Amino acid sequence: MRYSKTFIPTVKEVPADAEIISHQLMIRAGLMRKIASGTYAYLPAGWKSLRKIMEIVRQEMDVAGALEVTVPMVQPMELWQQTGRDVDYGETLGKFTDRHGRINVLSPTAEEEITYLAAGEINSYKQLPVNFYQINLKYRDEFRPRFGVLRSREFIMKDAYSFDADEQMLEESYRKMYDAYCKIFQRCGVEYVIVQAESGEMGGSGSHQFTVPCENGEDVIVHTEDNSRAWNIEKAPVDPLAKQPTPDDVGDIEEVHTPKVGTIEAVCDFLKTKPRKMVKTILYGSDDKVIAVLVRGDHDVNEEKLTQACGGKHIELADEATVVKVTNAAVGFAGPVGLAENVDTILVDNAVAAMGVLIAGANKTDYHVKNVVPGRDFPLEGDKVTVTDLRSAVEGDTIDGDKLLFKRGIEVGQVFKLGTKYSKKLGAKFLDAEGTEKPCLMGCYGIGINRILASAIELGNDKNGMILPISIAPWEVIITLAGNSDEIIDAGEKVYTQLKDLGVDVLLDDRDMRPGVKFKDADILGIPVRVTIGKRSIAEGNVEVKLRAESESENVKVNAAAQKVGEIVSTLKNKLKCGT
RNA sequence: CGGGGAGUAGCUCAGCUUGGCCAGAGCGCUGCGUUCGGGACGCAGAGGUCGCAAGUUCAAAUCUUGUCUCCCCGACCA
Repeated sequence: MRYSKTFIPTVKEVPADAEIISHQLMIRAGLMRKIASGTYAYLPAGWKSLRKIMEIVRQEMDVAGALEVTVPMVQPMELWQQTGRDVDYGETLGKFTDRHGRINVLSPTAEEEITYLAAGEINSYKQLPVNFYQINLKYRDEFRPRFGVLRSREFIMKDAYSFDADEQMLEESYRKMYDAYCKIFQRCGVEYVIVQAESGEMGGSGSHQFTVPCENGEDVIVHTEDNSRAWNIEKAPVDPLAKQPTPDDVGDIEEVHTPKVGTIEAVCDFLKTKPRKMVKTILYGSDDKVIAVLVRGDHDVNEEKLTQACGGKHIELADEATVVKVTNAAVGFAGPVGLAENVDTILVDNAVAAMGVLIAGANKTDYHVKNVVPGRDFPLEGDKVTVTDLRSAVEGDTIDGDKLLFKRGIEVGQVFKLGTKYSKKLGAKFLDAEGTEKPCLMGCYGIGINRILASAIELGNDKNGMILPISIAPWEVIITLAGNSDEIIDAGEKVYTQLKDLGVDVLLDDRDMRPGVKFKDADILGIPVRVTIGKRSIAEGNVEVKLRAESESENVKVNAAAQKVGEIVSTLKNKLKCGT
């Protein structure tokens, strides 16, 4: 490709609305432009990069035996109603009504659609296992799109769906995708960690997340010091804390007047205490049952763990009326003392049970109680009471005695074992060898294509721009003509043609521009190898070869340049185990 | 959805407090010339109903109200 014939509008100014480096550079390097909040148009260089990523994904999916299909991105609402996910997704589901009054959904994912499709086609165990995938646009009406491409409303996703006859087969399908994902991220040149994840609204029994560690990530990864185990924050288990002794001189519970101080911070301020000395009582509802959850004042309820503790049932915060009814007090003054009579279940976090004495809401507006002793003043056992792990991990926590560490990351892929959630609801069944009808066991596997590019940029950049892995850079090599003499142009054309013949993806900067501009553009685009041809070296019959990631260049004879660059490209690719 | 901020030229922004002499700068763009190894320089140009709508006023980018959009923090979320 000749630079003069393509369209790469680089800009010097940092766009006003781009906050993080990947977003800024994707705009500045002319990869994309914003159309509206959370939607972006990709320009030639950006799209070329995305295509390379998609091709890697496609190759590895094919190798893993997945079959590429494509299903409509406009889906009938009925499918979502059948699985109940219209409710679970809520406002995030993009919808429109067509001229006949039918409600259509803009695909945020395609479990329903693919399962529906499979339900009509799969009849026999002889057809299993099978795994369908597609790579296309997805739409989610996010509350708050941000960080450029990292949380956008429209994005490109590779989504795969496996159908298996039994657990063992599912395990194998899952393993194949898991392994393929490792290869994909390796080939794309992004570092990643695999964390155990909760399956959230996808439903199902097991999940791993592929996360690129970087500061601007939205996800929090929790891992042990030796990195042998990692979880996302929703899943990370914590050891119970050591039981604190109850002071001998603790008196009976005592009401304290705390007018209009309903929040933990306000109460601490008022009573001159610390959140870790308090307990938060939070009421949840599930199927008309009221569940009280107790966590320490400085901890947060982990809704994933809570959902697990409730047997996987859908739970949500109780509304104000329920809180008032159950506690006989305004919101902000709920407490565990005497609460058991008014709620269906009390879930106590391990850390609360370990407290020696605590302060809590009094179930009386404008009052708190102190000198509350767990086990004495409210039950830690009984029919309604369960003590378990309900909170999110924090600094200082351990698991099995190992210290937990935290880092941020970008989720680029996730694999789930779905089980029969979708196949049962949508009728994806088959007859086994004995003639028994069974629902397919399913798995689903997603990769955020745009996020791979953004995270590669987050990981690879300097003050001059992007430093991209060769596998996903828009071009592998750029030839910069620093001058316009015939000698320079002829050498450039020669090396350009030879490189193309070698199968190298090369960009020839043939623009009538000053060299400085060309160098800046080559750098910001992050093209891994640059060949500079100018009067400085051409006089001796040399061109200069320089890696984007390094500062020194090497002189190579014009006649040997293509060969040499071809070798460098192969070496760089081999480092990513791309093969050639 | 709560809190905060911003909408003026293609981009980044100044002007607004104190209404008028106020449609501005830099970058980018067009033409000519000089340049040509790290975003050159000179000259000459093009380009904006100041987000939109009402209102106040002799007079509104500037004041008032409404509205839309965008960004940040939080909540929420594969």
